[in-house]
Amino acid sequence: MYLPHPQTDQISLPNVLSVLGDPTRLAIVAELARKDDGPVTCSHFLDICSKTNLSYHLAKLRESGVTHTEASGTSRFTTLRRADLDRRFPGLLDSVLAGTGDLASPAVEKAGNAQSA
Amino acid sequence: MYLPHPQTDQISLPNVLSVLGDPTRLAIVAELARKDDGPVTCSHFLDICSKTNLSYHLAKLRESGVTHTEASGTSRFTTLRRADLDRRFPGLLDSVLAGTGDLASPAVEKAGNAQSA
DNA sequence: TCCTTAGTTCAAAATTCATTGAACAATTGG
DNA sequence: CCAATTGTTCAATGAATTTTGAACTAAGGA
Repeated sequence: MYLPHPQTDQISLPNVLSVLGDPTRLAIVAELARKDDGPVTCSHFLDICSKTNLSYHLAKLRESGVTHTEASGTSRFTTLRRADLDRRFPGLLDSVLAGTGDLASPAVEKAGNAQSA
Repeated sequence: MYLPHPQTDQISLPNVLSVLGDPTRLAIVAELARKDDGPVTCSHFLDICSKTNLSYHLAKLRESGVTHTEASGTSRFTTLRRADLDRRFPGLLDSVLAGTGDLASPAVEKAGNAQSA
């Protein structure tokens, strides 16, 4: 019933960065922020990726300390751990979220990183 | 002679995040910051990883827009693109660098991400 | 010129990560 | 109770990433 989450002080920077470095997860986090940091059910994100894949990405976000997820009935409610992240890495989340504004869709982002050598 | 670098406005957020999400590269960037943003030669980082592997990571950093590298003689001088990053993603670099303070060594960081489910 | 220094490139191996479909579990409404 | 809804887990696959060693280039000093 209760899902494991890292405590605030054991949230790891490289971990958070690489978790947020995935375009699908970044889109999830941006949407969460747009929804006032949640809570939001998993199915809310179904336009971003498949159900099974969503499970995977939401687990990554939770395990890295970026989100909090809590089960209730057949649903799971996810929130952004904004206060915890701000305490652990002041300014990080804000600057990341600001950067998601001019972001193309995750699909485009995934394709469009050709660097000419 | 001249190495390719992305222009400031085409630096991609997910790209920067995943590039910085690697502990070895984060250590390189932290060291660069400690050295006043450089310039610093490649060999300066040889205590962090092998020469050949360093080539790989420095290329990633350069291609993502995090660093600038310029050849001179048999050496290459690398600097942090702090001003460009600040313009593109205000506050991001500062908060990341602040977070590297309490960072364990890259090796430890690589090993120590066991999440109990 | 020869040797050393600085760093790269290439191909292979090892690892990790993301995505999928099938099967499953649990809760809830009718 | 039955069926639908919500979401998970598992195993497989494919794709990217990281790491390594060997061979290489280019510049500079003796």
